[in-house]
Amino acid sequence: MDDAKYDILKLDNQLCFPLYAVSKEIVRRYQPLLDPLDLTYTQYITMMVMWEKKCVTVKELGEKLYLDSGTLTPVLKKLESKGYVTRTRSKDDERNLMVTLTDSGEALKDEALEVPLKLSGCVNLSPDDAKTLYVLLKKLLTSF
Amino acid sequence: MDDAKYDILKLDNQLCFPLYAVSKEIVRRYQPLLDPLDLTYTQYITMMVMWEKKCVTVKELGEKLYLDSGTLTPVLKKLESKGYVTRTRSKDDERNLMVTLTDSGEALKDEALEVPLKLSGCVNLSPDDAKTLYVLLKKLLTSF
DNA sequence: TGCGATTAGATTGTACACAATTAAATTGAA
DNA sequence: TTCAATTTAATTGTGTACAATCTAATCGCA
Repeated sequence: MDDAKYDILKLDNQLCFPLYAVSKEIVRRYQPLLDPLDLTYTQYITMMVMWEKKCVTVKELGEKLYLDSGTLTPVLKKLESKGYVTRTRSKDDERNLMVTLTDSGEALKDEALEVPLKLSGCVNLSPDDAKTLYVLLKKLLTSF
Repeated sequence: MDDAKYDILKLDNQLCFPLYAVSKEIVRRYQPLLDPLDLTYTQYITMMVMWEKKCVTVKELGEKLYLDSGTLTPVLKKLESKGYVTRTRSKDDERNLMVTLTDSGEALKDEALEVPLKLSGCVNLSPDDAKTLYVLLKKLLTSF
């Protein structure tokens, strides 16, 4: 009798743990690809939104990235110091901080093109499996 | 012509981003369940290994948790200060730090039993989908 | 109109996470 | 045997994450 009731506490029986471990591992694999762009992973996903939107508030960024101002403020100050974005208060509503892509930030987009291509080499999943994984994760994400 | 070549840089087309976002969100949902145990998520998964193994080296912990000593050393010192584990050098090989579960740490196991049960209420996936997700993540994890 | 409630972002404090380096113990081949 | 290479943790430095709190701006209703 080896107390099977504790089985639910085994690392191997958790769904969240592989999620957490895989996520960290992939972020870790992004880093060498991002080094030439002088970006961390968090800065990179922030730039992805900027490349699409050109100009957004911190609130909008937070909603897209699932990050709060406590995380974004230092990230955006860093991106500003690198010259990739500017931070200015909105004239309409001084509470809103407008984050705007600079020319230098826009130029980075071309260099970034090879990042997803190179990364896919690090993820050993068939296209079908990748698709299934993507759909399940999206389903979870939108359920929050 | 809207430069479809940049589509691979859209947040919505990334596999890694939902992985990263879902992982963070679930860890965030663990926290209120772990507060009564005075554990963070990282401390919790560390305790999961301890509950199974009773005594392990930092190296073994790192391999199971995909964490290095830079992360584990402070976590283990914290768990030691809470009285859940002890840290002693191995007699055989002084390089190895033996992390050992205390009675107090063992006692915590019973309190922890309800954590996975309560958490499953936060994850809106059918058993089939959860199983599929688990298998895919495990496949990825073992491919690293 | 005035003021309490709300909102957006910044700040503070705690806790990871990881690369790079350091230090001590052990190993192993000349 | 000895000492260079390896191994294990700890340390240092940077960068997130997030809860809680704070501040300033705006909103909305009595």
